[in-house]
Amino acid sequence: MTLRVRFAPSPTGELHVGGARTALFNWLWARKEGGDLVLRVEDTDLARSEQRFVRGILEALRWLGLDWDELYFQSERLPVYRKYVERLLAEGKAYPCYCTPEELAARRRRALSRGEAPEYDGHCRALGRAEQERYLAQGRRPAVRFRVPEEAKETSFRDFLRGEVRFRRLTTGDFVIQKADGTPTYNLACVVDDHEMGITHVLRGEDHISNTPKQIWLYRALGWDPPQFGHLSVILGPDRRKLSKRHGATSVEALREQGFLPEAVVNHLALLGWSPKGEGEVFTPAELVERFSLDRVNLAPQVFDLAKLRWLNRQHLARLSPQELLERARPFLKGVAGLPEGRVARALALVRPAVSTLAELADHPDLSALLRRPRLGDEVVEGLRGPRAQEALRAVLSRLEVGWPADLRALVGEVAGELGLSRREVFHPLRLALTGRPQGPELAGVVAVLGWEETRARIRSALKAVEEPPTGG
RNA sequence: GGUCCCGUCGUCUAGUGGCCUAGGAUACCGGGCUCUCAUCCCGGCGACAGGGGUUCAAAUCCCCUCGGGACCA
Repeated sequence: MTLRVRFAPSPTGELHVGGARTALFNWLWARKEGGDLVLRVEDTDLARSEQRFVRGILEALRWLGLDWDELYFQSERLPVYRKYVERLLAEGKAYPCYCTPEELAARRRRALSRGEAPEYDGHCRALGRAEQERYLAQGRRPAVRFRVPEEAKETSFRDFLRGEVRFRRLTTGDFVIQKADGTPTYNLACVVDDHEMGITHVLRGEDHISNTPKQIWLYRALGWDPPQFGHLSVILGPDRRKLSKRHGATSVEALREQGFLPEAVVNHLALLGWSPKGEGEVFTPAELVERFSLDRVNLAPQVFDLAKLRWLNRQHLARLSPQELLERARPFLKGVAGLPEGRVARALALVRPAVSTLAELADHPDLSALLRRPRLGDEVVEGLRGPRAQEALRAVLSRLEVGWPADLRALVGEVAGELGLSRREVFHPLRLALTGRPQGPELAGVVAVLGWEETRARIRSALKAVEEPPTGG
């Protein structure tokens, strides 16, 4: 039997890193084993689901490179769930419940105050026809509850990641499988779909462990064999609390906007709760697929570590050719229209070691200094005012007029020797003249990006600025 | 409150009874390279939650405690 796994997000928000990690592990597993990945959008909760989140989640998965083999929307399958609820009703394995949310809440509070478990008390478990008629006449619309069998007091299953998980009792009593508005609850829809879609292994987050026994009893009531279950840990914020908006960039979309590469995000997520067998930590998605195996999954909850992601992003950034780097950076670049692409690409590659993300690259002052002739600030002009600095610039310029230097370092060395200056005393004013900044990429690279014309033009223009009287004192 | 899961450097992890004076990565600190910043290279700091067992031998197996988390409400 081929492996069939699924990822089942609810479109109630953006795809966050925890969900993305679950999706990734399912994807890695399916691709590794040559199985199928089913994407199922769990959008039956009409009140909380939004179309823009559906689009956002699909887009985020695509951006990460996590492709799927089949796509379903639960909102399009409502009649299917209805059919099975009817069946359970007909077989007496479920019953209508007319209790209102207010009544339930009140009884729950009472149970708690008596120190009892706040389970459903079975109020509607054995309603006669007359009572039902009376409730209906009052205008009540029933929900449907699953009649939890007596033997369900104890449930256990073999989690393929954790081993035997045993529940001493179900803590909810008869649970709702269809809400009063006729839509199925999570547990019912999930069981029906996993069965109908032929899912062999359910690999999901730890937050679903306590749903599993309920689902197992639903499988049994419907006469189906449950799939295998495996539960991953959850991902926590730096304060060791469940990751949420408070922790900043927690959605894939936000990471993308911050200029992280999808392959770096995938790499980092893969390393969160899984470790490769041999050496190394920097892997492409294809390499991850090749190495992935479930027996190296770690079950302790993980803290999402932005610093490590930043480092991984640098590593993946460093592997890009200048042309690829340009393509990736393009959405972040501002004001580069009309500039020769080759030059932009080389400038990006030159500034790359200074940044961790594409956004930082696009915003880096060294980059704009390369792409547009900088306006020299007073401080810079002041720095060039010393006679030795101007002397050095003139000497460099005159050598440049002769021809394009094969080796800038050698040229600077000659100038320094001639004028009795240190190499630094020549490089520094040259850097100020060329970029308007006291630090930045190595100058040979800067000159290579600027080209002969522009290099000389910038030196001339700097000398001119220094010769003019200081502005405004 | 009930049920369940999980505890190795700050963080991600290796480790499946002897190879562990616990290895790697990141972060941080220091040094080197160098025209500067960054990259890069080298070094340093830093952990088996605690207590009992089992065993010749425990991070590893068992029990208890503590801690963290999740779910149900």
